[in-house]
Amino acid sequence: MVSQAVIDHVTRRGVADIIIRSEFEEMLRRGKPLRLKMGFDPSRPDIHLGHVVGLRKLRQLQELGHQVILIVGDWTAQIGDPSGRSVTRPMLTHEEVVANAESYMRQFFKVVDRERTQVEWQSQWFGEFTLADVIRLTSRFTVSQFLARDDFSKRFQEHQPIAITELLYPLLQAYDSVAIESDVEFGGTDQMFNLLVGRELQGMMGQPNQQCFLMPILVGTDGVQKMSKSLGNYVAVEEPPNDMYGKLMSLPDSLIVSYFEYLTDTPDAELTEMAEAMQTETANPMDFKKRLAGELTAVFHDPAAARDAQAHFERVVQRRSLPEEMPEFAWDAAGNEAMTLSRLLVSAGLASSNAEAKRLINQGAVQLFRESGQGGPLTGEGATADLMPGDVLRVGRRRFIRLIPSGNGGADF
RNA sequence: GGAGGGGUGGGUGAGCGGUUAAAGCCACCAGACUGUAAAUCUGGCCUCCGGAAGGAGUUCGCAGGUUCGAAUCCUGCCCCCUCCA
Repeated sequence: MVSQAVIDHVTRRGVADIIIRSEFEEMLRRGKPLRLKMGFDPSRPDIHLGHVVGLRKLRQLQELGHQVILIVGDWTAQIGDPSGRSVTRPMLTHEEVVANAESYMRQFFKVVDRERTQVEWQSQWFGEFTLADVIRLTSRFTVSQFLARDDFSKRFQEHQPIAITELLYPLLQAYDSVAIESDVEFGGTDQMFNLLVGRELQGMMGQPNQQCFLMPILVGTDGVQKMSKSLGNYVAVEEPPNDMYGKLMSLPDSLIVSYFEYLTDTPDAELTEMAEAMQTETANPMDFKKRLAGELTAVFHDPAAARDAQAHFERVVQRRSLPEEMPEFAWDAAGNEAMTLSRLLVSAGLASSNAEAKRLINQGAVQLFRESGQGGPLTGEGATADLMPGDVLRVGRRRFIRLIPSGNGGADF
């Protein structure tokens, strides 16, 4: 028998809504293993923290003995993005789909238990779908039903295009639920419509209706929009430790508690304390953020990496010292008289073009650090003449290179 | 089948013969401030040459044309959208 406390934790924290909540809770109480459906689009194989909110729920339910069915949407991936922006994305080859699926799963199983996961490819059932099947499927729904969906109705009213295939997308996704006989489907709140179509279709086809488990949308590091790769405000699961830690430190204070809530097991009571402490300014939000960044880095890497990332952050960002490790660039002043500073920056990858490099130089963004303690801003193109191996160049806040002997540059070698 | 609207720099979106490398906004980069928070201020934001002043080259769906001069006009082509049927 599952305790009410556990049920509450699973169904309340980090959950936007469950349709129908009472039924779902009853299923948990009964304890019979449930089939938890989670689909993914193999044209987007990257998992970021926004996705992790849901993956953690899957994990929690696995701990209670339930089974995850991961659906590789190799078929729906071909009909484009239902959000409409890029309908003409190129179809993926089978090889690409396979590669993306592998990459996705590598990330997926950082959170979800592989042992209690069954992977199904959509093509298993859609591969042999005939036109007759498609027509039978489409005949069950009406246009106005689909126009009820927020996204569609808005675009329809604004005379924005809606491709027919986009209408097909929810149907195919719904059929997935029938094919695997899911008990619960997981998705973000923006997926609600699709999940509900699945629920309905199951009923029409004589199956019990799946429950819809809706995850909240995680706000991205910009503090405004939902976390998404295309908006560049995301923290990827495979982010290197320093970047993961750093990105989390750049979160607006207002998101700290919700990140703890959605992405960690920090007890609710502590969350409340944290919120109060920040409210009353008895604690520095930065300390909570460090804890958050450290915990998450430890989860996706390991505790040692998290410690190192914190040390790196404190050193490079807070104290503005040099990082312990940085890319190296072979350099010798001798024989390189024609190498201006801007060219050097471009060759070393610190600037994307000569013009860009010059702008940076003019803006005082280029700093020299030297062992002896000398150094300072480099303001002229001719500065390269004085550079020597061992020198470190910094551009902006976080781009560094260390000069090393070029090995074959000196004539007196 | 018919009518109309449109394709401009990462995104929006002005421009509608010269003063336009192309307004404004967003995003982004750098500097100041700082807790790589928020807010704010400043500068920048096609490429190449130049220390700079400045110069050159490529850009406004594609290809031609008119013109001293075209993102802006003309012709053809490609693509997108809306409405009516």
